[in-house]
Amino acid sequence: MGRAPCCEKVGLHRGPWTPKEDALLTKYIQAHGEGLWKSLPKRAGLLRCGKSCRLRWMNYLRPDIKRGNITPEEDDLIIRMHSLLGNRWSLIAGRLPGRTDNEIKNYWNTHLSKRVKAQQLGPDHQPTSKPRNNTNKKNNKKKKKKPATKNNVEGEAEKAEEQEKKTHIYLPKPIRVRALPISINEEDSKISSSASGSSSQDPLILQKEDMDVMSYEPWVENDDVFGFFVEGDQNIDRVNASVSEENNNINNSDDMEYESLERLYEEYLQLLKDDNVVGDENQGELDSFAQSLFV
DNA sequence: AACACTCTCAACCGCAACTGA
DNA sequence: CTCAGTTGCGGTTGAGAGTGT
Repeated sequence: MGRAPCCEKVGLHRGPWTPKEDALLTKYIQAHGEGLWKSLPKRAGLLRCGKSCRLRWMNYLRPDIKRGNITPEEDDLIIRMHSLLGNRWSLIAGRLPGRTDNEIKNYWNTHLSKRVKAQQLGPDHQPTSKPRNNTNKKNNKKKKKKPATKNNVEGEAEKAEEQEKKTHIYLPKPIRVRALPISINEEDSKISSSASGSSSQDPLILQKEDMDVMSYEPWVENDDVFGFFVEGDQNIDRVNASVSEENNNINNSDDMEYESLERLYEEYLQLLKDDNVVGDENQGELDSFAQSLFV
């Protein structure tokens, strides 16, 4: 699958993994642990590149991975996190235990993005794609799928651009982020707090008015706070709309970004104090969570 | 049954960030 | 500080499964 192999990978296996390869990789990692991906294939006896091994392990073989059956709670959290964070799949995945960034990305692209766009276009709008089990296909026949020629790729890009103008979902520049579960115990809280101190890149561009429409409820599993639920009916639209406005004013200078980050965090803390939505016993955990978002 | 078409998701790529010498 | 090697991320692709005609 995917693209043509690059020259350095000639001679290596590509495409779907066989059960034998899976077994080799799993056995090796169980015995020696993760890491050193570059040299891992050789040591594990696999004819794969290290990148491929890492991907297979991270997205499929890891024992703690949940597959399929995205719950409504997860569904909702993905949408809300995405409205706040954009396409930072690894960060979103970090708040969904057992889910991988790849799975969330795929789920978003195939299910949620359509739903969110439809919501933003109003209740009368019909999604362009229909569920598979839709039987009324006669009147909704699509053109035959063509190979991605340059022209139709450009055409699609134009359509996408146009659509993007309508929907105005702010997609921040991707950055590398660390997705740390926030533990309730003190040791982990210290880690989260100290980690936040060094971060100054790529703030979450968000304004007070965005925060005003939200209330927060921590999602706790096994003593770890994995995320928060945001209450309110119209939140997604309002958040997207105002974030989009902010997007128009983005200044790329580091100072502006840093100030925006600081402002957001201050406002976030203030909101939590003012709103009293969350009990005091959870305040510390939520603080850590907010800080960890900027790690 | 055969074909046409859509949808899903595993796997790929390029590139940015990180790390250590 | 620089540079090379490694790791991790988000975007993209296309095979295969599913569904309709």
